[in-house]
Amino acid sequence: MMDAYRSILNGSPGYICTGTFTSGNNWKIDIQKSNPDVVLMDIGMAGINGIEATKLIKKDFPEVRILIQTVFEDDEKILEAICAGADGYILKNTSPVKMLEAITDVQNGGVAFNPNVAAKVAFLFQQFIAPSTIVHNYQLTDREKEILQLLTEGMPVPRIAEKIFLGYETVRGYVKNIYQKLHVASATEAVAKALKEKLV
Amino acid sequence: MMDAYRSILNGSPGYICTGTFTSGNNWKIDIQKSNPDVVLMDIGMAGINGIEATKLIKKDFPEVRILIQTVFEDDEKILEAICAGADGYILKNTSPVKMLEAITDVQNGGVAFNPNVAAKVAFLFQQFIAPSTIVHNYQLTDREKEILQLLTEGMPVPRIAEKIFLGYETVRGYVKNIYQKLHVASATEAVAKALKEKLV
DNA sequence: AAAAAAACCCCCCAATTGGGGGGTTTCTTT
DNA sequence: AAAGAAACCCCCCAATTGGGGGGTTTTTTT
Repeated sequence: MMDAYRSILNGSPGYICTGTFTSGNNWKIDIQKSNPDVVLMDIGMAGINGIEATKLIKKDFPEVRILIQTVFEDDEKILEAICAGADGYILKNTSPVKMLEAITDVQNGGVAFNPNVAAKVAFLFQQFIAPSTIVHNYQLTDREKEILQLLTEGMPVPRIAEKIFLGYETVRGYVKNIYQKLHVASATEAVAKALKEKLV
Repeated sequence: MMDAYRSILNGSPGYICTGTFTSGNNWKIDIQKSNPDVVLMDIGMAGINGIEATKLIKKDFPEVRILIQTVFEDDEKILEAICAGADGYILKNTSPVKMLEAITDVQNGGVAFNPNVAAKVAFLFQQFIAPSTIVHNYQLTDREKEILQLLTEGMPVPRIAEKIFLGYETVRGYVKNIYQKLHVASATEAVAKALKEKLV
């Protein structure tokens, strides 16, 4: 398997395979000795797994680009890989041509997603971000936004009043206005709405 | 510009340009008449902009795949485009070959990100998702989680008690436990923590 | 110059919250 | 069988909250 990749790479002008390793256990020495531009990482590698290895390598050698290679299109793993700092995510059945393309892309500072993986990423993105981009305009004034912000930190009204040098009743007044504008009836509701809709 | 694309497409076996339009104002009629598999959308289109048009088309014709084309690699726009349901995001200077590839990818159900755009997406993903994957284990029991969930909906304790058929004092007891476990001192703080750390 | 909006302050009252204490009973784990 | 955890209930009290009302002054908009 690895020999196949080695042959493809060494047989392609501009590409050289600087090393192949069967486990991530000696990742530090392996990276130092082979000094790669791009690492082709098997996610299900023996010993330290691909995600863990990616995190470790990215921490000590941030300039090394890492292309994760997997048989799965598992949501969880994709998410983890991206958060670990992987620069690409390709499937094992990817053609050699596409693989070389991906390697070039990541070396040029890009991120290479297989189209199916990209679809998952886009979907996850929508799941996480979409609810927050509902741009409601509740017409909060600057003061109201400021106080809503403090409310989301869990600060009670008397503390807020102290903090921003306003009277207790004044702050209460603003809080009431916020509730009206947000169509809520309590601080917890206001905080929930503010956070869910990224108002603060 | 459009004629160039039309020529490229019609000159490539397997691709046909079914129509070109200079604005998004008649999108509904345009889509119905040209009946495309894939729409190549200019983000800065006259009239209704590309993002808006994408939302509208995706709503009425969810099977139509949309490839956004832009000169910018603007974070905001990428985010908006993905949330609008775009199936790809390529730059205008993309080579014809790559463009045709992207079209094929999206038609096959994939999502096509230009490597540089993908890098932005990955970065945004880390920004948004990473903080939420800090897996704190506050050891909340099922009941406590249930009540925390209701708190995040802004429900006051008496309502919660009614809803889950428990005594008022019982629910208050759970709420106090939650505060201790979460190291907070109020409902708003608990709700903020729960939402920020995706505990619910 | 007038009108509208925002910033600021005050009072009242009932309901709710937060913190502290005290319990019993029923599961689960050892 | 005993310990521990979880589920359930109760009381007290001060502080805070939510809803309602009332205002003045400054800033912004028309």
